[in-house]
Amino acid sequence: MLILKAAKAHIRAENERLILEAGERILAQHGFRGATMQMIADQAGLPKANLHYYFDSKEKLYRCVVEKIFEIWLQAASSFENSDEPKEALKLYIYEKMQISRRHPYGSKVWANEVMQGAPIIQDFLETQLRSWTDGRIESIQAWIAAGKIRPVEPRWVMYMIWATTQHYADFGHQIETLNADAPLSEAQWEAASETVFEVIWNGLAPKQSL
Amino acid sequence: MLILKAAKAHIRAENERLILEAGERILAQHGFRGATMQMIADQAGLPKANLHYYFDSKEKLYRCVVEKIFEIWLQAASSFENSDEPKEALKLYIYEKMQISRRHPYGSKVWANEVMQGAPIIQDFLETQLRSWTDGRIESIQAWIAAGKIRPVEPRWVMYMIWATTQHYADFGHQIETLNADAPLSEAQWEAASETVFEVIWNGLAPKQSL
DNA sequence: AACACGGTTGACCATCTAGTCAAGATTGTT
DNA sequence: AACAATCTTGACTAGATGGTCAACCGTGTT
Repeated sequence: MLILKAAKAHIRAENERLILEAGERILAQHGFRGATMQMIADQAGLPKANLHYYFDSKEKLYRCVVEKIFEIWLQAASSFENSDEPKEALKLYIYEKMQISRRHPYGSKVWANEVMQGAPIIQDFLETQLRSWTDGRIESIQAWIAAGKIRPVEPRWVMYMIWATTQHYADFGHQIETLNADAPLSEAQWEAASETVFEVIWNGLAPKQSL
Repeated sequence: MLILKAAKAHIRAENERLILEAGERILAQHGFRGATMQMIADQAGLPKANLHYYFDSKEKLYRCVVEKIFEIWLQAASSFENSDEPKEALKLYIYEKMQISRRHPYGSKVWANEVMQGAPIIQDFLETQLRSWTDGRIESIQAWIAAGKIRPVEPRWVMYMIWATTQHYADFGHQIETLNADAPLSEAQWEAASETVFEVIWNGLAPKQSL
C-alpha cells in the first residue's frame, strides 16, 4: 500500500536531514575524498549501510550537500531586489552573506572545495543557475551606475569582491580564529567585521559628491 | 665520500623541483586525500617509488608545498614596508597579491584547502609566523590611522578583506572563468580587476576630506 | 493475528593506494 | 678500470574504503 510510504515519510525526512547535516560537516573538514562514509555515518549516529539506503552513492550525497548551500546563497540574493537604493541593497546583501558565513560555515567550505577542484560535480550549476543569477545582479549594478548612484566600475569585480570578503569568514574561519587568540569571533566582532566590510565597500563605490 | 653528495646535488635539486611542482598542481586539483602519489609521479614524469626516495611520505611532500606558497606570500609583504604612504603601500601589496594569484593559483588553492580543514599540518605556521607577521602589519595600519591618513577602521578586517579579494582570483578562478564565458581572464581583465580591487578598497579607506 | 512494506544492519568483497624493498643502473672520484 | 655513493624502479604488501546483499526488524492496515 502506498499509504505506508506516506506514513513513514517522517522517518525518511528525519534521517536524510541527519545524514545531510553530518555529511556537510565531515565533507567540509576532510574534502570529498578525505571524508569517508564511515565518518559521516558515525557523525550521524547511523550504521554506514543506512547511508547507502538513503543516498545511492557518496557522490549523490555530496551533490545534495552542495546544492543545499547554493540554494541558501540564492535566497540571500533577494536582498538585491528588495531595494532600489544601492546603499540599502548592498548593506542587506553583505550582512546577509556574513550571517550565512557564520551560520553555515561547513556548507561554504564544501562549495569552496568543489569550485577549487574545478567543479567536477556541479559544473552544470555554474553554467546555468549561477551564470544567469550573476547576469541579473550585474544588470542591477549597471543600472545604479547609469543612474549615477555609484561610481562607474566593472560590476563583475565588485560582485567577486563581495563574495570573497564575506565567504572568507567561513572558508578561512580557522585562520581568523587562530589570529584571534584561538577564540571564535564574538557577537560584537561579527558585527564589527560586517560593518567594516560594508563601510569600506560602500565608501569605495559611492560617488565622490555624495560624501 | 661526501664529495659525491655535493657532486650529484643538481640531480636532487632538479627532481625535487619537478616533484614539488607536480605536487602543487595535483594537490590543488584533488585535495590531500584525493591526490595520489601515482598521479603526482605521472605529472612529474617519474616512477612513483622515486617520489618516496626524495620525500619520505605524502605528508612531508604536502608540507613542503604549503610552506612554499607561504614563503611567497611573506615576500609580497615587503610592499607594506617599502612605503610610508598607505595609498602607495596598499597599491603595491594588492597588485603584488593579484599577481601571485595569477602566477601561483595552485599553491593558493593548496593553502586554502589546508586552512579550510583546520590546518592539520601547518597549524604551527599559523600560530608563529602568520601571527607575528599579521601583528606587524596591523601596527602599520594603526599608525596610518593615528596619522589621519586613513579612516579609523579595525585593521584586522581590512587585512582579511585584502587577502580574501586577491586570493579569490586564484581559489575561485574556475568559477570566474566559467562566468567569463569559459575563458581565462585576459591581460586587460587582470589589470582591470586589480585596479578595481585597489580603487574600491582605497576609496573605502581614504579619509573623507582627501577626496 | 497475519501481512506487507519501508527501514535497519553486520558481514562481505573488489579495488585502490601509501609505503617498502631489493636488485640494478649512473655517476663522480681515484 | 675499479670503487662507492647516489639514484632508479618494478614488484609487492598491508590496510583502508565505497558499495553490496541478504536477513532481519517495526509498524500500520486488514
